Amino acid sequence: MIMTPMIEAFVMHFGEMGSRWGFNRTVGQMYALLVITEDPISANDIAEALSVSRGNVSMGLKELQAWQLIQTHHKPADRKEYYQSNGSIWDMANRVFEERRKREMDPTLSLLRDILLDSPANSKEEYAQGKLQEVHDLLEGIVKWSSELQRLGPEKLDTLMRLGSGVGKVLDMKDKLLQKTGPSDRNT
Amino acid sequence: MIMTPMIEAFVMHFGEMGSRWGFNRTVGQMYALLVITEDPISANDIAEALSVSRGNVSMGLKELQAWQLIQTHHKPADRKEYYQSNGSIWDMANRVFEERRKREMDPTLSLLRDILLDSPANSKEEYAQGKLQEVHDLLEGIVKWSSELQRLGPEKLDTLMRLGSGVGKVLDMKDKLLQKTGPSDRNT
DNA sequence: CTAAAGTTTCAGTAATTACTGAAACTTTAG
DNA sequence: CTAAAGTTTCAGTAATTACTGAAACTTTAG
Repeated sequence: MIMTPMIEAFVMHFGEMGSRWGFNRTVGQMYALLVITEDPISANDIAEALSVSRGNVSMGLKELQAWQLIQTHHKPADRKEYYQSNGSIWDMANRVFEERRKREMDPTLSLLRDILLDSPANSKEEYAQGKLQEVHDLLEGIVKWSSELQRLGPEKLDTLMRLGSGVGKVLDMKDKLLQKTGPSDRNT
Repeated sequence: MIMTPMIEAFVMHFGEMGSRWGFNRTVGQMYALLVITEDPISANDIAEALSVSRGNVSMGLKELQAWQLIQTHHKPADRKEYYQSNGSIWDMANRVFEERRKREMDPTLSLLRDILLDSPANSKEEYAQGKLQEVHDLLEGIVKWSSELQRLGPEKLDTLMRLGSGVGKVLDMKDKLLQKTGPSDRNT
């Protein structure tokens, strides 16, 4: 399989970026190719298009499957496996965010919780724990909030994004309205 | 300078995580140490605490300065430079997000814009451009929105996060209220 | 201006990560 | 059951990234 220059430009770029997004160059290229190609393609097609070894493709596909970013397809009367990118772009973004959360925040959160259980041995540790608490609260906030956003679903997220600079105003509005009902769950 | 076991645990962990957050192990450790330590410390203190070469520390400090995450301090009658972490945890998070946006999204956005200017040569490219447009719009949305969030400032962000699952409800509320005033900037 | 006290740079090397391609394995048509 | 067509694994190697430490540089007290 041969890529047109346009497609190649995108695929190659996505490879470079991929390494910043948590997967390696080849995996990034593979995923770009699968997103951009309408029909399912075989592992051999991928290896050929990207000039990469068959084994490497196999490992990359495994990783993309772990991220749930691709689907397999079987053509009738054909023993080969064909692959296709999975779900909408929104789904993809969600998967990537979720995966990164797991890798980048969850382990730190759990370590911070452990450390915060110990009582500080001296004043330095006391200061340190104060900072750790801040970091912990921030991370927890981000994690909770992003899972919240995911639960909203694409349509509402879209509204929220469109809102743009209006977010502040809406928040003010909400404050005024809620004064009558009373706040729900403020902590200290 | 010697670290207590508690501090060491955090510093080492942050080093491991650092590599997932866009800087290398040593830089992560250095930053953790600076955050967790109240008083400004010298480059030598850092090298000693982390058992790392002086040169490596120098490079790491340079990087942290580029990220604007640390400040230098000068003690009177002392020629040495002392370093301290800069700003609140919120500031730090903002810096990290911003830096990542620059590295991870901006280049892709500009490439996508370029590609989308070309007209598709065949039906495959047409399909591809459709997908590229989707990716572009998504990235643009995220970028715009995150800069919006940054502009809100910590207090409102805090409100927004506390809102948690309430976000959906507030959005509904807003829709109802705005029906009278009319929508502001819908596209299409 | 000198030299002591400090910082930065960078060539060489160590450590880590990614990739190849052959061998082992799996699946299925016949 | 056999062998052809395919996939996966993994030891060895290539490529990349991070680190050391000595040499070059900079700053300032005296």
